[in-house]
Amino acid sequence: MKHSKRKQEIYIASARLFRKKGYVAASVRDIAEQVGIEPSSLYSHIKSKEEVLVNICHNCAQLFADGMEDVLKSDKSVTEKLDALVDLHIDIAYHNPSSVTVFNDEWRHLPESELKSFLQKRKLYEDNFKKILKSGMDAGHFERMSLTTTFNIIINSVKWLHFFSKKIDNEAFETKRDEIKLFIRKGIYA
Amino acid sequence: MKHSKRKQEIYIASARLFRKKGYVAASVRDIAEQVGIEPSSLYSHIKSKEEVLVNICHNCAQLFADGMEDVLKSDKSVTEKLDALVDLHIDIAYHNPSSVTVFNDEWRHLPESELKSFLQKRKLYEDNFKKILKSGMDAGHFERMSLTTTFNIIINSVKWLHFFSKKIDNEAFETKRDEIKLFIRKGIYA
DNA sequence: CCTACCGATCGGTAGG
DNA sequence: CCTACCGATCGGTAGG
Repeated sequence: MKHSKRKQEIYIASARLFRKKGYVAASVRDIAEQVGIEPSSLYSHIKSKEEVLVNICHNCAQLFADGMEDVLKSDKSVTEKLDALVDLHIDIAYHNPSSVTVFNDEWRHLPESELKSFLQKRKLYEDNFKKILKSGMDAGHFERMSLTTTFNIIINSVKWLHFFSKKIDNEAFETKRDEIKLFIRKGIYA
Repeated sequence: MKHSKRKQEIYIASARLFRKKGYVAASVRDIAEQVGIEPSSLYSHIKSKEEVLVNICHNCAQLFADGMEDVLKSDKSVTEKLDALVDLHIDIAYHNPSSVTVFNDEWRHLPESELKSFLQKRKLYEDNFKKILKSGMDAGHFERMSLTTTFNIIINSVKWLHFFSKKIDNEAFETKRDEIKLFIRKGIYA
């Protein structure tokens, strides 16, 4: 079911439209038009517009959760772990520019029933990220400073890349990746 | 006219609601309820919901434009200029958390007639910022790297602060200011 | 500043 | 997957 071609098309078109116009302003009529069917026909594939938002946000959260799990399970050093997390953010932004924008900016329109578990997931990710930062500080590799500040600077240093992911080629993208990573390393290393 | 008490109340309530729910989801009925009048009474003070968005975005853009002008006119060194610009972003985020969020996230809902001049203003600001970065690189003070990357990292390193401006006291805020500025300096200085 | 109201658009359903 | 349609809500106006 989930992998029917139409359903995929609907999700891709929805993510793009949610990104472009915002969840509230993107109407089911917009989505249907993009897919090339009548608005009511959408409901053979989805239960509601809200359900689409929920799944986009959930899937994107899962990408981050899986990436974090890989990093935590690895035997990398703490500096390598930070590096891997920055790469994780960069890769997700590059390969899923639409869903990551929806994940970042439209989650507040999730229904209340989903909002709580969504925020819990975000919090878990943030806590794990901070643990890695703290162990790096404790080991003397990272400059000691507020974990909240450090965390927010790092993730926001990457949060503009998804605007460029369709405009630049792979080589230019890799240059940006290296520049971002160097900047963060210089900023955080003791 | 502009400074009538009611009009100010409407603008403050609108900025808060646009921030909290987004421009599209925040209805004129929501705004009226916050101000404590009937929805139709709003229109004695404003022409349209759109006009309110336009003015919020314009006023915030002006804060940045004025700050940039001060920096450009000053006889500061290039490192001091960068420092002053980071302070500018931090101060605006701290003192106008609602309007700066609207400015950042809701400008895409501006009417087409306003969108062009708005984007021109943003572009002008960005170009001036990059000029300062470039002169710092040319003088050997800053690490040479892509101006676009450097610009985006710097402004996004600050773009999370406005979420905290109502939660933390002045002392905690000044600590965060110093941490952010140190991080950016370390990242950019050659 | 209010009461009363309007046309447009919204997400979604019935029935085939 | 479509035609036909619905109740709710939207931004905004008329008139006082």
